[in-house]
Amino acid sequence: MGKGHDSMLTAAIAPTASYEWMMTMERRRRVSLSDVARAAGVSTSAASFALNSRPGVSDTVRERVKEAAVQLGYVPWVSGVALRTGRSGAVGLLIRNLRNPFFLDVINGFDATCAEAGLGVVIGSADYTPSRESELLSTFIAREVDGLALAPIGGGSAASRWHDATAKPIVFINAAQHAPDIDASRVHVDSEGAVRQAVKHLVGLGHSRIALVAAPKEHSADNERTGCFLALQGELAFEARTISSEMRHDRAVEVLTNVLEESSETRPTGIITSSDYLATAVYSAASDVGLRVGVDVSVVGHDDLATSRFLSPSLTSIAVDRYGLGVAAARALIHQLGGAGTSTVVVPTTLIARQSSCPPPT
Amino acid sequence: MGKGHDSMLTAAIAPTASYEWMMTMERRRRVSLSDVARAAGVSTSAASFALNSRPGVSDTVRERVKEAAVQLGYVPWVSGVALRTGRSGAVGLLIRNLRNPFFLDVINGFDATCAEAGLGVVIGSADYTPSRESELLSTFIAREVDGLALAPIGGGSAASRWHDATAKPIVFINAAQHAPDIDASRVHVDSEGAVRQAVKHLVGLGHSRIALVAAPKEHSADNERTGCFLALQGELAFEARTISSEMRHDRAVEVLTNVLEESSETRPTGIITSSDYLATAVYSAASDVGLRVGVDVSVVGHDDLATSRFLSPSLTSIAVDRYGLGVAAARALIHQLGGAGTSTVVVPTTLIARQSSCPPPT
DNA sequence: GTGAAAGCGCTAACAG
DNA sequence: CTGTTAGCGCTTTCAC
Repeated sequence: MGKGHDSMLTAAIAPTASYEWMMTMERRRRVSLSDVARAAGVSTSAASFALNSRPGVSDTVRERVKEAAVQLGYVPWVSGVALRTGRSGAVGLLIRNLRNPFFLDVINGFDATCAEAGLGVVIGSADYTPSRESELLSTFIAREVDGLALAPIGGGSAASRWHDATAKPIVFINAAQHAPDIDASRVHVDSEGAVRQAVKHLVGLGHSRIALVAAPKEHSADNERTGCFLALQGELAFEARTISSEMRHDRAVEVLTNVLEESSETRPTGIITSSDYLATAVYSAASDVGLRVGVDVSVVGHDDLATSRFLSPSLTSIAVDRYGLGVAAARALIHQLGGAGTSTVVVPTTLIARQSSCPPPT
Repeated sequence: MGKGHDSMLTAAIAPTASYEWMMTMERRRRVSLSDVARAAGVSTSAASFALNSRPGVSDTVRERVKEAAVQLGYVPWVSGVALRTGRSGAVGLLIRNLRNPFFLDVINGFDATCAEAGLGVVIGSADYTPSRESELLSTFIAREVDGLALAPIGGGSAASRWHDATAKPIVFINAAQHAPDIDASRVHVDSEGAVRQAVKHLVGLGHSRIALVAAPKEHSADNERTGCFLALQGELAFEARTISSEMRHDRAVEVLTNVLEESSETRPTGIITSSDYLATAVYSAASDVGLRVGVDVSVVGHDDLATSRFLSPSLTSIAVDRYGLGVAAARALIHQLGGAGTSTVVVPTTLIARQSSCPPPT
């Protein structure tokens, strides 16, 4: 589809690939169910029943069919099944972005768990763009993925569109408050607990001006973090301030440089980020304005990436089982596919104190 | 399929999902091509031709059909197309493992490029296990992905099976010498150049006993690296040694600890790893045996991860455009899908000297 | 307990 | 230029 000038339009209609290649390509003969049936000397329907372990075929036939299937190396052709049943045996994983190493482990856990269950994984990155998220959603629907794991950006439109169009299972990753009207499983880091741990740690060290770096509201589900952070002022003695920044490293450095350039009376002495990845942006910004992390300014990251303990200074961070998060998301989806209801999993966090956090300069 | 005792067998036959869920699930009515055709008042074939920008329909009809499609929010149902044409509009990405952050950027570039072309991405991690690789390959074939990007492990069996079964495009990622008999695109880091740069750097600093950490032969395509490394002895004055280690961080630390425990007369003074990720294993091992990286032992990593310059000591590393690698792989695949022949892209590397490499102790 | 047949959504050959 | 039709591989009634 879409050659030349009208490609934009057709893209809007059909966000599928637009090659006209290989029209001529020999199409390899594939081993079909009827081949298996013929080899076993039974009808296709009998073969189908046999392989799907359904009642209605004798044990001898069942045996013979299975043998033939193995012999021929038969693998059920997904498009046939999907067309007939509406099930593709794959699930979609729609992630906010693919730049933060955080998601690598999530993907890994998700993928491994799905693989174990025989489920394929179709992946997509919204890249923090709502339109991209929406587009990907369309392709996931069109591919008839059986379930969706969504780390959403923006409002709940993607989730409700998915729900309306498919009525299939969905699990939210790290979006506890997202689209509350939708019956979804929810798997997320205990971000409130994490913020509490970070603030307590810094207040315990003596800090009184603490800043939280958060993504702009429309880009993430950082609202809980921010809300909890501000609420903590009622409980602990410190002055809270939020720094709104895009998640891109270079942009974050700019914003943070501006903050750290303020006079030592107003600038925060402790900074809490939502990722270790962003924490290194504080390192860069501090270095740019001549401040020393772990001396002049304290930093608490989030994720405890493998390399964080080797940073200079080593980074105080909130550790979270990212792989486990991916596993939990996959499990929630698989349970729903098995007919169970939705569930919620909150993954706990642990603060790992290192050299980037210290008492504030006096 | 597969309930209870026979699930193993059916799994072998059909590595597809085995839920019997939602048999009862209402199947949402979907907007089909015939709906569009009806709305536009033409036949389905006319609608198909119109949307696929093929000759054989009048412009007015074409216009009317497209309008109707947009109106109804029509998205072509992939399984229908795939069943009919053998093309799914998706490509498979089969990666060695999902633990090394290296691949995150590769995935990112790959995904973004495919997305631009309207291609879906099905992902899978072989997790360094040949059987897993083979299994995933089966599901990719069964899903009729239109092309395969493969970072292979072990022999070329996966590649040749893909080729035999599908005759569809394939691109090798970081496996220059892999399966030379297969007509594949090849996209890879200039690993020989990288090894050369690393060795030259260390020799230039005065090192004479240099070790290269490489994966066991059957797990990776590190052969070129090793070969080139050993060959360099003819050209530069140094003693080469290879350390074979699994890629898992904890296992690597063990192996490296053993090496660094050797006496200062025999142990290498410079160590070259195949990833920054593994380089931190040297940091750990050195710390375990009381040696200082950047003083007692020099380390050169590979990948220049975002956090590497913040490591303590900052890590000398070979920078490589990982995102670009993913883009190149996707492009090679897309070109082949467009009917072009196979191609080879070698991604160059740059050595970034930092504090982890220094003159050897005297 | 078994087989024949319909039809999921789509495209491509063919007839009008 | 347009419409009818067959059939991709599979599951699932429905008759036997």
